Amino acid sequence: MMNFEAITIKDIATALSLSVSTVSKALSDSHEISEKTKKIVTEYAEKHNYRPNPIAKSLKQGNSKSIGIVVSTIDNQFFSQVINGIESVAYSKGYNVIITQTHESFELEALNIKHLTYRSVDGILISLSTETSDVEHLKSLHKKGLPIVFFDRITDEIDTHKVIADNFNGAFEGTQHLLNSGYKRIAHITSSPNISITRERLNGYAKALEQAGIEFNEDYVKYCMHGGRDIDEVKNAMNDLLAMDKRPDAIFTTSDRITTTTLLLLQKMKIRIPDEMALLGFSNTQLADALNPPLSTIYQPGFEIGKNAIEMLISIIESKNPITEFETRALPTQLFIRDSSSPVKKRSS
Amino acid sequence: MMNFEAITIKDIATALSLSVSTVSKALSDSHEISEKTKKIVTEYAEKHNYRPNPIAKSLKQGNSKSIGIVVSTIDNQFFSQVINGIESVAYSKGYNVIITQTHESFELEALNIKHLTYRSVDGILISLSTETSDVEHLKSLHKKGLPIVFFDRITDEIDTHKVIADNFNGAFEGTQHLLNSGYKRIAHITSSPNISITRERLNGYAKALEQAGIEFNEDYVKYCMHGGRDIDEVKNAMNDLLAMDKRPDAIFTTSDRITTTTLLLLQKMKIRIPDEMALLGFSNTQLADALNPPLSTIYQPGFEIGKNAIEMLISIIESKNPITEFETRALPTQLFIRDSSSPVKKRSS
DNA sequence: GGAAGTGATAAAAACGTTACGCAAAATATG
DNA sequence: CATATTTTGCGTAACGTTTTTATCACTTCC
Repeated sequence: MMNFEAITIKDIATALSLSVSTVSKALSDSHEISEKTKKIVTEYAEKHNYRPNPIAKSLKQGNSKSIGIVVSTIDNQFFSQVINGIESVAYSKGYNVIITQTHESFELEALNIKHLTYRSVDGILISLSTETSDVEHLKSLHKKGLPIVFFDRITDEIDTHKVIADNFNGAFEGTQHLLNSGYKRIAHITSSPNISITRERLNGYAKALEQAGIEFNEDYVKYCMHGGRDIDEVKNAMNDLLAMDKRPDAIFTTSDRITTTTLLLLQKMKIRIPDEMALLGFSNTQLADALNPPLSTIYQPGFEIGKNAIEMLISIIESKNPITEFETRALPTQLFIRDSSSPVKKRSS
Repeated sequence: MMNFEAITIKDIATALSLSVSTVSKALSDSHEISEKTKKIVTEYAEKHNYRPNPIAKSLKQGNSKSIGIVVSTIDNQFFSQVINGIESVAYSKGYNVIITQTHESFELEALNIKHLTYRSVDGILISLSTETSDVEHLKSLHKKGLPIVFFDRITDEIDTHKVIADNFNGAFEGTQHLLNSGYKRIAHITSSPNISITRERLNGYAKALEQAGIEFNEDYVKYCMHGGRDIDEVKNAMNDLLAMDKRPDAIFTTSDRITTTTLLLLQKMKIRIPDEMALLGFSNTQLADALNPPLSTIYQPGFEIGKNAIEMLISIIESKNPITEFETRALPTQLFIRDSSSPVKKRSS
């Protein structure tokens, strides 16, 4: 049932009364085989549409030509763009990808990684789940020689290639934009403090405040432990903020889900954007322009992140000698200013 | 480098001074092996965390425990939900999935399918590209015994299991809703006539008009040959409609991309929705409520479609005797009425 | 007490490749 | 012309499984 054209090297060998080894070498264009024989073999192979069985090849060569991807969920503009970038490269280099989802669960993440190694992938591309603070499960695999490249949500504890958006700068510029637009009390609804992007973005946010001479107020920062997976996380954050004495006049959000959920909640509460509350957030949605109001966003180059990550991973996999110099690439974000962060109008505050 | 725990049956055999065959049989709980030996073997295997090498197994058994998915693009709410559904089942049944994208190109579709067979997938789940009118490439594979299940965009020419949303009814109800809301001249911007969903939805649309005693007007139907992949497709359709003598007062769109692009264009042209033009379309976006105005949508059960499709595919793959009775499941859509199709106000028309 | 049966294990072949080590033929060298 | 060298091809083992067939030591039976 396997391959549906199912002609093997053996078939070619018997048909041409050659040995399997000769055919194999002829097909791989070995110098040990005469041009004449090579021609006969390749022509026959061509004619009968011979395809080497990738599974036999894998078994023999000890690689699977497949790589594992671990993301929180595929149902997310950012991650699907990343995967798009990964596939664009992987496919052309003869790798296929196995996608797994953590749904922001540490347990699922560990399980997925285990499954991927059972599947004997040649390497792993991973963006950690919000629940993950301990990376022992990855560390031990990495030590045993499994190539790993981190993207988006990375860890300091494992020394390998990493690709991220320039979260610090993205957050910095975004916050600065809000400040320049006249907002004074900027809240920050963000993801779990476990993950790197949360820290990086928080730092960018804090830096912008500092530079503007505004004191950082911990009460203005709200964490969603599952990155907004559950709507109540965002709701609670919002309610806390709205109940404050000095209610914020702008919210800066991280992650697609948190950003859009915040928008939905503000609308539902009939809080006018941006008059009562400005909104700016990380998001890769193509619908930003069509939202009410058009949403100011910080866009991450998802496709490029994926492309870089897979290229780095393949370079590790295919490198002859072990790599010792590792790189962390930070790709620039883009700030799209739309109506949800329009300059503050003169009004009694 | 393969598996990183890399203990094989052979290792167990030598360690316990048994033969490989005995170990293999003991692990598969064969009656030929004594309980005592079985226990020794399984305990040793457990302790040393033995995992059978899936590649060797595949080679021997002639299956790959992987299935191929072909969709137009992963970067689309509907398809990512479908894939989510597929993965949820596939993973638990020991299959992994290889995702490929056609980007609405016939050529890429054929290429992807070829690659998937080279990868010797055990079966294929496919939603045809908008360019595809000829399915010979699939037909021949299917004849040779490759299990295929179609979803979303299906074909009559191949007799196998299929899963779709109930497009006819979805379109029928949607159009009926527009009619009930007082709209008289309902245009329809849809995808390529090549694909099944276009016909099914057109029929639903036409039926609703007929039932309301409104004549079907071919000029009100505009096709986007690549399902709105290129923004100009939609723009041209819109311009044609707006230039008509009897300009439509509502647009009914198919597919996520066409729906959202239409919304964006209407906004850009400052055409008030729904006052000047109502809008209702197929879309799985979670942001419908947050759009301007909140967008009336017909939602397809993407996750369920994926789940059904993979279940059917696995049933074909694992069935002992060839299947002759095939089924086409149509899963109900859901109509979400929001502001973009509010009832017509009394006004001079 | 030898044939036949049974239970437990081992050996060998196979899946489709690749690669190492040889052997035979062709060619070069002195 | 004998010997070395290269060219070209073949045989075989190996990757880690599963499966078919063989082996061996006991029982059991008439």
